[in-house]
Parts: sequence; structure tokens; C-alpha cells
Amino acid sequence: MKENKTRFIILGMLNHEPMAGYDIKKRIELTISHFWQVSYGQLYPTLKRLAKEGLVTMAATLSEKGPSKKVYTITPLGQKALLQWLTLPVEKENNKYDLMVKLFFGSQLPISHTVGLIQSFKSRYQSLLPMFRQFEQELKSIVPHNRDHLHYLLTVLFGLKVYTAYVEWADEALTYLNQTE
Amino acid sequence: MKENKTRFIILGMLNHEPMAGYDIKKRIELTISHFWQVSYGQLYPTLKRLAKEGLVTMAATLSEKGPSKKVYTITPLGQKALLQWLTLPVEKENNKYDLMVKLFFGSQLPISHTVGLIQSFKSRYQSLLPMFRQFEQELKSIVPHNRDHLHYLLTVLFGLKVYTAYVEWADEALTYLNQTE
DNA sequence: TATGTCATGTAAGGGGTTACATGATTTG
DNA sequence: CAAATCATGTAACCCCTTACATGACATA
Repeated sequence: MKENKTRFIILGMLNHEPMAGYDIKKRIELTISHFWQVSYGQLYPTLKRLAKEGLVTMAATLSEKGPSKKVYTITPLGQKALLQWLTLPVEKENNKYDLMVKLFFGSQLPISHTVGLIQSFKSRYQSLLPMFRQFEQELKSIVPHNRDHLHYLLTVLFGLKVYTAYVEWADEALTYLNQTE
Repeated sequence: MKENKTRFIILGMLNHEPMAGYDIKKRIELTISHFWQVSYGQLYPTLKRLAKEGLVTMAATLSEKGPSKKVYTITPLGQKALLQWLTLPVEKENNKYDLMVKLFFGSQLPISHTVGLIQSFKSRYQSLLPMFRQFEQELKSIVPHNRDHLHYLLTVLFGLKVYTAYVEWADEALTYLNQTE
């Protein structure tokens, strides 16, 4: 069977503080989008469903400033469901890399083309590194006093490690391709 | 819009040599499963569809040894479709890590629990490294003479880099958690 | 003879993306 | 005043996984 994990992403975010759907989305982008993504098409219906099941409550804030928002708050039932899910076994990740498929089958294409693909892969992740390094610095100064931020830091370090590995691999690959030319 | 990439995985495999569905699946497991996965439930219907569209042809081999197989061969049309897809822009990967979500939200759980999760993550990938290293050795001896194998090698090096990054991150994370205890 | 592997499939169901739609508000 | 952003949603579609189903053959 397949549990809906989006539910728990939302519950996790709301467990930190009450938020509107739009804000949850922004928070996701900022904090966990390097290892989990949620689209509006999934977010809003799931919020509605969580409310219906009593795991969150909704309060519409009319006319405060900007468009009206629907602020959601996690309920004790929701917290219980979240905690229970957190103790469930971790599922193995099945990641897919379009680039690798194209590389694997791309021996007929000109090497220059392959080089281009790898270069843009490299620069995509290289450009993200500074942001992660800044997060790392900020978090490391807070962590000694705050348990929550330790967990956040660990995921930032993960992003840093993996993206750095991407960049290093790209350099290695480009070296090999240069030798072949 | 969303193209069906499974089609091109199959075409790519058949472009190397004609095979039955079962063999394609095994080949996928052996060579690209660390960056792409295909299930039977997707494989067989897609093969059927590719045949219907004329991108592959099917020949049933009855009674040779073992159960009968349906051997598929790529057609010129199929090769054209494959080549065309290979030149399409690479799509950004959207990978999901269940573990990271549980880490990110898991500050309320006992540290020992978190440690356990990270340890099993580490050992899962650490145990895969020797196999990749062996592939690396084998391929490096062939590569100078064979263009195909260079591309295969690049994806093996990718697996090696990323899985090594996983292991290194795990060690880093465990160190942090030890300090906290 | 029972278990495991070979070999091919189908059906159900869900999760998730994309595209479409709407309207208010802010900013250049 | 136009464009971007805020804010919430719906509908279609499809990819994919899971579970189920079948039967032959090999092996312990």
C-alpha cells in the first residue's frame, strides 16, 4: 500500500506554526524543496481533506491586509498522526535522473552535446551551493541552543554534501570526455 | 506535458540488442537501477504499445529451453524516436527522500531513534559501494577501446560519488548527534 | 514434492504534475 | 497602468506501484 506523505509534510509544517496553504508552500520551497516537493494541485486538496478528517482546523482571516487567507492549525489528533508516522520505517528512495539516462544511452550523440549536458547540470547545482553554505553558517550558530535547528541543519548538510558530489562528479566526467576527444 | 520516459528506456535497451521483457527488466536492474527504475506493471504494457506503434517488433520464440519468450527488436522508426528524445533538453530531477522528511520533523523523537535511522541509511548505501567499485575497475579497462562503455562508466562514477556522499553525510550527522546527547 | 526462478501479463488505485481559472493587491 | 505577486482552488490526465494471476521449469 502507499501512504500519502504529503499529508505529513503539511502536518509537520503546521506543527511548527499555523499557516495558510500559500505560506506552507513557500515554507516548503525554502526549507525542504531539495529533498521534497509539493505542488498546489496536491497541497490545497490535501489541506481540505485534513480539515475534514479533523487533523487540522481552518480559520478564514478576512480583510486584514492583502487577499484573505485560510489559516490552518494542527489539532491534537493531527499531532498524534504526525508522531505516529514519524516512527514508521523509512522508505527506500527511488530517485530518477533524466540526465543519467540520456548519458547512458547517448554514445551515438556528439561528445560536445554530452559535454553541454554535464556542464549545465554542474552549474545548476553549483549555483545553489552558496545558499546552502549560508544556511549552514546561520544554523550552526543557533544549533547549540536549539534542538529543532539541529535537525534542520542535518538536512542542509545533506543538500550540501549531495550537491557537492554532483559538481565533483561533473568535473570528473568532463575530464574523461576531454581525454576522449 | 509529460512524456513517457519508460518508452525510451526500453528503446535504449533494445537499441543495444533484442531482448524479451523479462531480460530488459534484468538489464535495467543491473545497469541503471541506481538512477532509474521500471516495474513490470509499466514494462509489459509499454512494450505492447511500442510494438503497436511500430517502434519495435515482436517475435515469439516457442519451446527453446525454459518458458517461451517474446523477443523484441527495435525498428528504424524506434531508433529515430530514441535519437530524437536523446537530444531533448534534460529535465530537472525532483528527488524525494523519506528519511530527510522524518529527520526534518523528527526533533521530538528520541535521539537514539534518529541515530538508528541514519545508521541504516548509511549501511544501505555503504554495502552497495563495493559492487560499484568493481564495475568501475572492469569498465576502466575497457573504456579506452569502447565509446559505449565510457558512457556507462560515467553513470557508474555518478553512483559511486553520490553513494559515497550519502555515507559521508551520515558520518557527519552521527557526529553531530553524538555531541548533542 | 515443494520452493524458487523464469516469464508474461492485468486491474485497481493513488499520487502527483500541468494547465486552467479567478480575483485582489502591490509595485515599477 | 501594466506586470508581478498574492492567494486559492479545480480538472484532466497519466505515470507508476502494488497486488493479483497464471503456468512452466529447475533444483534441493
